Amino acid sequence: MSKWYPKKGRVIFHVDMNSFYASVEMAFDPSLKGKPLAIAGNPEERKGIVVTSSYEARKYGVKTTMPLFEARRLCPDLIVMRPNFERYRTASKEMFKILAEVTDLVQPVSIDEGYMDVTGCAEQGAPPEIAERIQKRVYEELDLPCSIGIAPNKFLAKMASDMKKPMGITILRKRDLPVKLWPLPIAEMHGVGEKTAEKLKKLDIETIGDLAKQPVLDLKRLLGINGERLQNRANGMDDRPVDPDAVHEFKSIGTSTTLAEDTTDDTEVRTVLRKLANKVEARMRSKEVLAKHVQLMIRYHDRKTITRSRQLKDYIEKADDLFSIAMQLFDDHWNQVPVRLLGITASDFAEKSEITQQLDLFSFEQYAEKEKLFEAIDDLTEKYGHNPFKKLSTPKESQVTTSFQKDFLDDYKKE
DNA sequence: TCTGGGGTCCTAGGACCC
DNA sequence: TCTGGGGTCCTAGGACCC
Repeated sequence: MSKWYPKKGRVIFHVDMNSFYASVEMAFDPSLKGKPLAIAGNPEERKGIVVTSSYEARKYGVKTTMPLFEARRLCPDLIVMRPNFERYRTASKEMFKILAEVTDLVQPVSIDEGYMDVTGCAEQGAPPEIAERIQKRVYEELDLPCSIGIAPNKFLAKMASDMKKPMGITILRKRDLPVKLWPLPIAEMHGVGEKTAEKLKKLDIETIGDLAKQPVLDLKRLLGINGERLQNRANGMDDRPVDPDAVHEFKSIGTSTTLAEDTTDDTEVRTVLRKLANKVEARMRSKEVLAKHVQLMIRYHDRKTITRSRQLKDYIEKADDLFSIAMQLFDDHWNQVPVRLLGITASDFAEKSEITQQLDLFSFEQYAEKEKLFEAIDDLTEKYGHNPFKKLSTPKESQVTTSFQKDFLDDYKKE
């Protein structure tokens, strides 16, 4: 056994595709290679922001999430393409196929990156050799560059894959932390965003090393439980497992859209919410789930965003139901200010098969209860010579609510 | 004529129950 | 007459990531 596989401890890879969308387009059309390229949503409309840019474009300062007009200003020769998601999905699948040939312990985290636990892969060679083989295959077979981080846990592997791009392979051992990790600015730490970086600055924390050394109580006071967790990570501690099933355990399905123009028009809002509801229904159906929670998102003219949601009594699956709940939330909460974006998100799922079973059982019980109800009415009619519940003696489906049944039957039993 | 869309996780307050 | 504290559910918002 190689020294690379200690009895204790794991060997984790983080595989990160380099400027993925742009690279896929270049593989698809090699004449794009070497040119400044940006992938952007709807170049004509205002939602035009840069999603991914090639390394050539980055040289000009073009960055992800940058508005398109700004990117064009920085780089007049920028080639702008709309995303071809189908293409990216196909490339992604091929890439993960290559990873799966090394081990089953692959956890995709997004379309272009994933973790692998290669602790048990000793017979395939030392980790750097395995990483090289993966990188080479992805490059030669798919014409796509990737970077790989090798470390004893997910956090360090993630930080490592970021250290050398494109086409880098970086090993980050615990003993390398003081030299390789701690000098990095705190904002570069995975899990630290703009807000957290600002807060940490107040404690004079500028680097990951500063965070590693700070008294943990200060961090807890400042960031809650996350403070302690971030410090552990900075010290190279992270015991999250690589979970191949995580990808199937989704918790919400949502869709949203920025309108072509801000609107106060009720009909427009109805139309948009209708479309969003249809989309969510379609995705719920393809995953065969029903939802018990619906959330509406409204972004106003000034970009202030609110969410309003409702927990439901019953599971729903139909676009009609999603739509009417969203519409109701909108009517209840809209403050008349022009709307920029609308979104609908469904959550609290149950598998359709399970719910259908429960519904079957429920209707069976309801049916049995109804039979009892009719019998009870017959008995009482005989006893009193007339039907004391005349108005209810021909119950329609809707009248035979469970609560009414229960009350009535309880009363009847008392007699 | 700035700033998308898909998610996850955490926090905090109020209601309600025991 | 005054009043504790834990647990859970629900809603809303915020931070972060790709």
